This record gives sequence, C-alpha cells and structure tokens, in this order.
Amino acid sequence: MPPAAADSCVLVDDVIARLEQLIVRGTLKPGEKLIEQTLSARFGISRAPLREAIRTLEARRLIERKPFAGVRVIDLSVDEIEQLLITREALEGMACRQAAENMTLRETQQLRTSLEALNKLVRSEGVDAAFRKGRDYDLHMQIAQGSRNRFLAGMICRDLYPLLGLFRYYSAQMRGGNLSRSAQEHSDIITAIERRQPDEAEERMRKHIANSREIVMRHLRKASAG
Amino acid sequence: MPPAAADSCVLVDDVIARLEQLIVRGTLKPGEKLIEQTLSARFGISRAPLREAIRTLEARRLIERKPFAGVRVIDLSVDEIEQLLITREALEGMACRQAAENMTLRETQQLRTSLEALNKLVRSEGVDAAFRKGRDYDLHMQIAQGSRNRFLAGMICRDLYPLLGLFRYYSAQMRGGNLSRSAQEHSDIITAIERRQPDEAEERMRKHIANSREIVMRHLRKASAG
DNA sequence: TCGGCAACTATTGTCGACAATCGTTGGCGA
DNA sequence: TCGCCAACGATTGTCGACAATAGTTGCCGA
Repeated sequence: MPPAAADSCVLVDDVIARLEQLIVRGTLKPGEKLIEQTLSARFGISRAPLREAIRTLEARRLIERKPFAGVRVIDLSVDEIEQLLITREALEGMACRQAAENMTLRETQQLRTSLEALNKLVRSEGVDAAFRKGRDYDLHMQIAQGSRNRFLAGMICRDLYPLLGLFRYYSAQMRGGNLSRSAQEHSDIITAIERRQPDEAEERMRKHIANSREIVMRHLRKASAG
Repeated sequence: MPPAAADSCVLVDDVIARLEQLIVRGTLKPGEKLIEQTLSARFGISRAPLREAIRTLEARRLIERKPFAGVRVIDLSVDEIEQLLITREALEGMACRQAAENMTLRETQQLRTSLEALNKLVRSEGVDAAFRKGRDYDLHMQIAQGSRNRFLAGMICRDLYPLLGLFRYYSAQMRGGNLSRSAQEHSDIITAIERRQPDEAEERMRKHIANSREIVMRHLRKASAG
C-alpha cells in the first residue's frame, strides 16, 4: 500500500496521520482492537514505527491501551462526549478571546470568506454534507490558529478535533439545530473579533458551542434511550 | 540504574514517568538534546521502548523533535510561558466550574484540609519550599479531578502540569506576589465549590490564575530584560 | 453434562543489528 | 589565510527475531 500519502522523503510520522485518518474516518471503528501485525502489514512497514505512532495517538486520546492486552480505538460514552464538548467550550472560548486580541485584519477578512463559503455550502448541499466535509471546522480552526497561542491551538486542532471527528461517527447524521441561528452566531463571533472585543468574542464562542452541545446531547440521549 | 521505580512487574511505561521526572526536575535541562543511546543505557533498556516513551512525551509537548536531528527538551520563551498560563486559565476555570457541580461533600472537605496544609507549610517553611514541593499543585489537581471530566482533568494533570513544573525551573525562585491574597483566593474558590456556585467558582479560579500569571510575567519580563 | 485445569495460540513487549541521514572535521585549491 | 568539498563519525530511523504474557481451546474428572 504505497500511495495514499505520497513518499514523504524523510519520515514515517505520516503513519501517524494515516492511522489517525483510519480512526477518524471510521474505517477503524470505536472499540475495535488494533492488531499490530495486521496494521504494519497494511502500511507496509515494520512494527517498530507503528508502535511509535500508536503511542502518539494514545497520548492524543484516540487510542486506549491495556498492557499485554492490546490497544483499542477509544469508544466514547454519551457522557464522555458531553465532557469533550465542555472541554471544547473552555478551549475555544479562550482561543476566540485571544483571536480578538491577536488576529490581523487580513485574517479576519479570511474568516468572513470562510463563513460565506460555509453558508453557501449549507444552502446548496445541506447541513450534513457541510458537516461531513468539515467546513465548519475550518472556521473554528482558523480562530484557534488566530489565537497565536501554540498550546491552545495545538490542544484544539491536534488533540480535540480528531476526537470530535470521531464522535461524528457516532451521531451519524444530526440534522438539526436551528440552522440560521448557527449562521448568525458565527457571524456575531466574527464581528466581535473584527472589533477587537475579547470579552464578547469569548462569551459568544462559548454560547455558540454550548448551544450546539445542547442540541447534540438531546439527540444522543434520545437515541441512546430509544 | 535499577531502582528509582521498583520493578513494575509488567511494563516499561514507567520509562515515560522516569523520563518525565528527569525533565521536570531539571536534570535534563530545557533545550538539551536527548541522545537515545545514552538514555537507553542510563535506564538499562533498549532503544525501542525508549523511543516509544519519547513519542509519548513529544505528544505531551515536553519534547520537540527535528527529523534526523534528534529530540530536545522543550525550551519555553517568556511569551510561550504566558501562552501556557493563559491556556491554564481556560482549562482550570472550566474544571473549577464542573467541580462546583460534581464534587462530593467529602471531597470538598478534603479541599479544606489540603488548603490548611498548604498554608501551614507556607508559614513554616516559606513560599519557595511550598512551591517547590508542589503542595500548591495538590489543591489545583484535586479540583481538576473533581470536575469528573476525564479530558479536562487529563489535559490539566497530564499535559499542562508537567510543563508548568518545567517552567518552575526557569523562574528559579519567585518569591512574591501577595502571599495572603493568594491564600484568600484559594479559600474563596473552595467556598464557591462548597456552595455549588459554578459561575463564581469558574470566575474566581480564572481571576486567581490570572493574578498569579500577572506576577509571574512581571518577574520574568524584568529578569529577561535586565 | 458441566466445571476446572493445562497446553496452545495469538499477540504484545523487548532486543540487537543494519540502513539512512546529518554535522563536522580535515584536506585541497585559490 | 580563507572558503569550498569530501570523507568520516555520530545519531537517528527501520527491520526481523526472540521473550513474555493473555486469552482460548480442548481434555480430564466428577
């Protein structure tokens, strides 16, 4: 299996990326056991670098290990998904605050562009397609980067978002949640950033994420109960 | 070097712990290069498990890697320390909110006990000793755990605190910052948790961390300028 | 027929050796 | 004397094989 991620002339950290893709895309399902020999054969590499990749993803919480009993893709309970989204609120709220302080004019203009693209995509192909393509994440990711805080941005983009992408697998489709409200919230967040209002920016981002969480949890709780 | 962490009958993840100790305690200094052969010899193990440990600590941001050029202990700039402390504010603020919602009576009582122990230690041996022994962290750690949020608690205890411990190495001694105010802030935080007031709990924790950050940054900026 | 024990298999954990790459040091020429 | 190039050494990246452990399957006895 040579292609996928063309030859990165140097290193096999792309095994990390490939493995992450396999997990986030749902090819390897939550709770599924990862067998080193199978995977290393699949990637065409030895077990040593694969094990390093697994350790990395384990530290990022995508994988759980039981000593001598193997590693499994993390399997989130409904409560754990809620915990994750609460953590998201804290991190992205602060990132948005710092984005209001540190983003350049050019970057805020890019935010508007991304929002327009997102809204257009939602209108043309529906919210599911937009969600699935992760265009929503683009916007949030730009804000995270705009914080100019490498730790915050790293925790959001590298640690949190893959997990969120994984949970997307759980909630299959979740059409829902006041479409236009979400669009309005996005716009209001950007406005606060444009105007360099850190307090408003953080508060609005937190509200936005909390609202979205409410909707998601209502769906999940219903689904798991029914 | 056999002892240190007695034979954990099963696994060599304790290499992770030992390596982390070496870094946090300052035996391996910020920016110092880690040579695999040297370290593996030091631990009495092969390079394979050591490399897995390094990958783990790299994911936790204690170590930075340049392909084919080796790995180094992270070397934080003053600005990066500030970023770290801002991230801390976000995470511990939310953890404190959730602690106010989810801690048991018994746990809140334990908080008071820990605070008493901390204050007594500060009075008897001084703030430096207390700081160095990490008794302050105990309190914050209990609150993080009290959030009942495995992601939040993990990010605080496993990812953030080792980095904070590392930066302690930078700021050598930082006597300072209104001693009694800090004690009062701690007490107020616990009161909010006891009374199950999430909003107050989060706000007070954030203020507490922001205050402490102000003091730290003032010292660091002065030190790096002078 | 069922429960418990024992050998077996599959898988993980560890090791030493080999290949690939980077930085350096010495030599050569201008 | 200075700058460039090449060979060397040191270090990282990768591999295949061996050791240790958990789960399973089949046998034996009650």
